[in-house]
Amino acid sequence: MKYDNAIPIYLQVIRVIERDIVTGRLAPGDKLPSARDLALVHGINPNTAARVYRELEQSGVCFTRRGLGTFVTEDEGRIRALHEEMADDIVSRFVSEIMEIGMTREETISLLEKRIESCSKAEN
Amino acid sequence: MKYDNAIPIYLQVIRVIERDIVTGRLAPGDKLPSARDLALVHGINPNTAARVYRELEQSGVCFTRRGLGTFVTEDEGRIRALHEEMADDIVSRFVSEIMEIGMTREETISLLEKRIESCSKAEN
Amino acid sequence: MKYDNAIPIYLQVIRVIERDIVTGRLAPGDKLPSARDLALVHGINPNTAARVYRELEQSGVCFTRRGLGTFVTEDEGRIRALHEEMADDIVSRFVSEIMEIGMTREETISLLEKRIESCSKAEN
Amino acid sequence: MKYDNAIPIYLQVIRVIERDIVTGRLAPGDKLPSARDLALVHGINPNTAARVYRELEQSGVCFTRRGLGTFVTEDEGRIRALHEEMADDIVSRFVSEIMEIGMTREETISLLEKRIESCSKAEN
DNA sequence: GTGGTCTAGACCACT
DNA sequence: GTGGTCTAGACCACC
Repeated sequence: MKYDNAIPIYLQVIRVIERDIVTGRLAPGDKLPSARDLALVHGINPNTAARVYRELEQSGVCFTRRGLGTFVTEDEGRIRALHEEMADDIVSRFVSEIMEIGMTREETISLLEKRIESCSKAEN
Repeated sequence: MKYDNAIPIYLQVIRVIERDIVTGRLAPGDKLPSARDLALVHGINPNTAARVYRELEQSGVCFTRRGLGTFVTEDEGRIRALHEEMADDIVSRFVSEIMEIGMTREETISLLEKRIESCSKAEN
Repeated sequence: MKYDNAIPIYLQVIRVIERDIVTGRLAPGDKLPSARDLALVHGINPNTAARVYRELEQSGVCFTRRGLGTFVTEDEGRIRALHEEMADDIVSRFVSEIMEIGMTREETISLLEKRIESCSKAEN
Repeated sequence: MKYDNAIPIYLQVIRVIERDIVTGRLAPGDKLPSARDLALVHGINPNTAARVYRELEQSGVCFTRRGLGTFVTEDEGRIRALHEEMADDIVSRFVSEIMEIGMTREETISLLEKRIESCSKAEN
């Protein structure tokens, strides 16, 4: 059994940015903060911030213009795909956890609908 | 940014045992391994193992007999309640994650049903 | 014959703190000494002191803020409930002891009132 | 803070015998088991059993005839006094505990009467 | 500084 | 053998 399950900071920051893109808080082509600002905002090391952008660029979610900065991709298909990847991840994790404790499909759906309803009400 | 996602070992072990109880791999009244054996099996310290059983007892999931060992509760209502707690936890985490990326209720249900179906097929 | 009447240190310390809360010497929201200080004051191991606070938190009598310390609960209902629990414990122990030596209800009440009176006078 | 509050075995056994005398389960003049039998019954050391009788004799509750055994005192006044001592002990401990947590006389009496009632019912 | 967690090893009572 | 308790000392994240 291992104790150190900590998720690396750079992955956490990547998720935050991807979430902002996927929900539209960041639009295609939007400029992202400089690596240095990103480091300040999240209280992380500038090297870590740079790594965040490097990985985001590698997966096609962002692109970089030397001397200008880093931007959200303008490829809306890529963004839709990203949305789908994230949804799939969440759903597949959920399904494996819920089946692990022996819930039937009907119980799961019913419980889920109750939950969504109460959340929706809480927002109003 | 928080860097404290590590889940304590004793909680991880508690979850494993609770899962085994909830799925019936451990029946009401079953004897659990001695604290020392639990420590060996999971490669943890006997003290940590003792803590696992102490917490499980405090939450009414197990009970203890000095000199005899630790056993799964015989209160089946408590086990049903445990099942419900675990399901609620999983579902609520799922809902908050899925809403965070802006999925509607319909999209979620549809994606979910597809996933469950493919999992069910995989089992057959 | 049992030779195990020893009350664990951590329970003794818990009682002292609970008594101070119930009598108002510790008010809701008051900060308790740090686990390390508690250990020094009572001449116990820091780990034992930590256990005291862990148990007090688990029973809802205290709450804990990482890096800040441990505090008396602000839920006055919980404190009233604690008072009641302690009173019930004392009374039930008393009743079983007094019935064990074959005292009638009237004898008990009469003896008790005499005693309370003399105590009250002693206080004035 | 000290951990070892264990009550010595010989005192525990003394209490048991005194209780039996005071409730009439042992009548004045009754023969008590031999020290050796007492040791067997309670699972204690014969020396400890001997000490029990030594102390009971010293306080006038029992008397010993060489070669015959140990007997309950025939002095009924001593037995009544013993009863009173035990009642006083229990009551005084109770009063100090109950005042320590700030209970008024009325609360105490009321709680007590409820308790005695429910105990009496339980016996019927 | 605070609490949270873990390891290592000891002694005890009870079965 | 079992669990229950305690000590001693370590490292970590958080404020």
